[in-house]
Amino acid sequence: METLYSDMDNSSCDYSFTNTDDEDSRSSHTASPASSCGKPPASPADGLQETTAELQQKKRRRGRAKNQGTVHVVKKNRRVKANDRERSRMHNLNDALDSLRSVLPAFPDETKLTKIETLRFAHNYIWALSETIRIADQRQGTKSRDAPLLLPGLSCIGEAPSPRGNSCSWASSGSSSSSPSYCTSDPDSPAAIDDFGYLKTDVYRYHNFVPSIF
DNA sequence: TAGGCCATCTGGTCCT
DNA sequence: AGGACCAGATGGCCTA
Repeated sequence: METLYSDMDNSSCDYSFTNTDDEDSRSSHTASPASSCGKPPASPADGLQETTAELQQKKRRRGRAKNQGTVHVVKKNRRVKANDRERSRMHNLNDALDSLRSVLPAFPDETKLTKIETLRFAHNYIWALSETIRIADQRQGTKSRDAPLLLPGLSCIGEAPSPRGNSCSWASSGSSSSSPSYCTSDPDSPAAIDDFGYLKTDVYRYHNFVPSIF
């Protein structure tokens, strides 16, 4: 017979801060969540010396808090374990996204790309690199090898992807933002190429590197 | 204060 | 049966 429960026991206790009522959900972000895990609560002094890892963990403890009323007929342990797996799965996914961000060129304002921006940017960055290779191959048949391989306006293209933090000379309009307006041209579309076989300068602007691909 | 982004929980479905 | 994956729901944080 399946057990009935209305609360989580935090047996996993790593990042979870499931609560039994709204009051707990309100206080969970101010009180040390670790206290519910049997760990000593952080002192105010400790709070001043929070490590980045702790801050990251605290940040990860956000989220769905109201558990009351969602009394489900499931096996408690199975659910807790499933939550732990799901949490770590999402952490792995986020780590992979961070790795992807780290190999994408950095922008002057160091604005962290959102998840969707990261995916779109990566998609177009790969496309731009592919175009660079393609154009270089075309030139190889007609011109000397001394011809610059770098596409105009994007000095990082043609080199190994530089880690974020290494500044790249983007032909940026300086209007990068966390919510860029996307260009309408699809990366697969040759419309982005001008008559001379060069990618139009605007293509290299940040906004245009994060076009809608959906 | 509204909207965007995010983390987490949750139940369903698919796969091994 | 149990784990992986997915999408919806929920609520916190941040910014314009």
